[in-house]
Amino acid sequence: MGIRERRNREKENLRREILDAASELFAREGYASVSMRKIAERIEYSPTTIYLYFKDKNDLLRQICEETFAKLIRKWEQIVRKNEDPLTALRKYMRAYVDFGLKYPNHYEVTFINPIADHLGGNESSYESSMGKKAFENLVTLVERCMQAGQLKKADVAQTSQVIWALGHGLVSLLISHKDFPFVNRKALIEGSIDMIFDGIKE
Amino acid sequence: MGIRERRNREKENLRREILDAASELFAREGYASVSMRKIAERIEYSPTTIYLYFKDKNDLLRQICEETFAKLIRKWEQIVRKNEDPLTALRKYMRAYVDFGLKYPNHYEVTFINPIADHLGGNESSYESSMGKKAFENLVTLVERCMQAGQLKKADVAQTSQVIWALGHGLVSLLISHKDFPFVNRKALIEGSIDMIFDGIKE
Amino acid sequence: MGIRERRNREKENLRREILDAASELFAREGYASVSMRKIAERIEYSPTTIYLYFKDKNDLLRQICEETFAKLIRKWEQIVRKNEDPLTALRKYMRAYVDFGLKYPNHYEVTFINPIADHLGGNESSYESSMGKKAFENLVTLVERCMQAGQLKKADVAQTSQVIWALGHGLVSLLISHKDFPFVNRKALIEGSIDMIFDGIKE
Amino acid sequence: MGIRERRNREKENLRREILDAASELFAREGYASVSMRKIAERIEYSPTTIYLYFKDKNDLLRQICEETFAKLIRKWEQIVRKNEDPLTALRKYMRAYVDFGLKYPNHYEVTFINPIADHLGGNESSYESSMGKKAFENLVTLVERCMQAGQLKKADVAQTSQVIWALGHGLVSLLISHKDFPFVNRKALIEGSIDMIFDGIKE
DNA sequence: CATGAATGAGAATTCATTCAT
DNA sequence: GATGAATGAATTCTCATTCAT
Repeated sequence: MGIRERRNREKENLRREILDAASELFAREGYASVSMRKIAERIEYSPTTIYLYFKDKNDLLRQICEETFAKLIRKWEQIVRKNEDPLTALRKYMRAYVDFGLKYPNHYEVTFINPIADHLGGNESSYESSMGKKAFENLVTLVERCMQAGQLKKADVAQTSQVIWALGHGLVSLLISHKDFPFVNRKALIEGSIDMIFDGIKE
Repeated sequence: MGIRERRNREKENLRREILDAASELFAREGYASVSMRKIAERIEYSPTTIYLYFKDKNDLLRQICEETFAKLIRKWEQIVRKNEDPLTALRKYMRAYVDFGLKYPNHYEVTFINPIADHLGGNESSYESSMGKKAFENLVTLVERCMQAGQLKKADVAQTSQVIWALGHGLVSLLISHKDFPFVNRKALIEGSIDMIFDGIKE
Repeated sequence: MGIRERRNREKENLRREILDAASELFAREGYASVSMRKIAERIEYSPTTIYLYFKDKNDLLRQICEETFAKLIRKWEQIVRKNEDPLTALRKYMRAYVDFGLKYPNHYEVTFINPIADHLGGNESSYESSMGKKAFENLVTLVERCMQAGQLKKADVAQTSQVIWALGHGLVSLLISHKDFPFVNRKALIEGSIDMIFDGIKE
Repeated sequence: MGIRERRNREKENLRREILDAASELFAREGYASVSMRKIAERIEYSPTTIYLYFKDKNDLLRQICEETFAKLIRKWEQIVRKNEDPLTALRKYMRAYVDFGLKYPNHYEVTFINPIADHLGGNESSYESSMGKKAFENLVTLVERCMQAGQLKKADVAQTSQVIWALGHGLVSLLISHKDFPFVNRKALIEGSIDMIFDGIKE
């Protein structure tokens, strides 16, 4: 068993290396600009080897997206489990979303900024309608609870959720994509944004 | 074939046609997926012709980005010129930004979502810090005026401006990139977002 | 006009070169074993150039087959036009078929011996149901006339036609494919075969 | 996957399975289209395993061809042994040849239609002149006996034999290669052909 | 001003084959 | 005896670009 286990571990390691290399390259240069050759060069294996781990280039992309959503969902579920107060949970939700994007910028970019639904092979369950939607539904549920608890203004649940998402997404994607822009202190910006969406900016 | 059936419409401004076609293709399919051939087919000229107007593919891209910023700046300048009340102007600013992004999604994508500085050849990567910054400075100035007029809560000007930008950018980029997501009514979402950033979502 | 004509001639010449090289290689090594590169090397052009003349590899094959049938049909039509007596025409028909196959062995092999219907792109009018069938129908018509004239034994027209075709095809394909087999004198074999199918071999 | 669900049926004769799978694939898709991988998948073993039984792809092919000839020769020898009357035997010979081709179309194709001597590596191209010739010599001998018995018209023995072979080969190869052609009833066509070559088609 | 012809480089992918186990 | 991992070479085809006209 020892031998088989080691092999499995090695196999999984290489899979990881490929996924990481691919997501970084996809994020940095765009899906189309990245060739299997480039990925192979980066991991210092032959291009052929990649095909032992992934069906094709799309498969790589698909698995990156799935990973991303899975990670995010896991994070969110922890928060909900721990927090009794919906409003507190919602704040943490936003923070977690932004932190997540900043921690895994490549995954975020590939999955949220450049979804390229086309490339994901339409018929086989668009990621948007499976994991992605599931993730968003978590948010909607939480917003709903806040409203029912009288902690958020009564309004269209979906709309409020989408505004929250928009702000979170805006923060992450600006911070990721415009690296040379002179943003104010990152932490302050994020916390300030959360405060503002909750309390408004108007005097 | 398209080349022979070429339209008789006046082609006084072939450069324009090329820019428009390229801009749309760049944004829709990503930098790498777009070929000079495709651009040529779309405008119904030979690929060679493009090289009479643009040095190469990167040159095309650069000019597209510059145009985009110029358009947005012009729009914003109009608003400032017309509105006496800073807060009203700020609302219009946001609306204008979002409308601009939705009206020219291709330009927006190329310029704001995938700022392809990489592709522009290292030394000329300053477009981000010239035109882009200039555009943002307009916003900062306006936010400052609002604060001085006591219409916005006292806070870091840059930070507040960046939060506003983040929300605007989040809206545009989500609406543009996630076409199959079930967003609520677009107008309502935009107006609601502006209201919320001004007044907060908390009860 | 002189210039354009020359160009057209040159263009047509290269097309011919490609078709000839391709049909020879297809015949000798089989469709699948022949790469665009090999064809290109043989004509001493770059592989890319081939794509200026033919949509893809299948297009090459398709055009070779079409040429083949067209040539054969033209030959047969001449015979029918010239010969009053159906039976004489039928003999000449057979001879013409065999001569044709031996004169253009590559075309014959690609079209008749290894039709690879799959590669011809099923939906776009299988060659078998268009030109090919048309060619065979010519034969059927002639056989029918012979029977009506009492020159052939009464029998199923289609069946008799197919037997004739089978013999002709057998001769051509053996002679083409088994080059090192010690066949008797070619002319004698062909004439003898025609005599035998008409008169029988039995004492 | 197939590898793991491997059948429990006895694999005493893996070599046989490989030969059969290869023979079928070679013929159905052509030499070049067939990959060791495909063969391996079909027999549900790993590609590597094949190399334990055969030196390489060509070796596989060579053995397939040899087997085919051996089968046909065995069949013919049975016929000769059983039939006293040469003419009767000859008819059976033809029928046997055609039946053989139709029963093993894959083998027939590889061996008779596309004698891939090329692929066999120049110096060993003698298979055509060894097994093949031997098979044909059987036919010649029988034709000779028929003539000596006064059952066939006096004529060049080789030539008559070759005409017979041509018809047989034409039938088999047309029926095999042109699957979508509207042939008349197969049995009728074959019997009719044999009748016609013996009795002639002319009134 | 515009183009047709041509090409070298590179894309995704598949193949036969080897090697260590 | 059988296999999983890995690869170099080859496949079709597309692309940006140049050159002569």
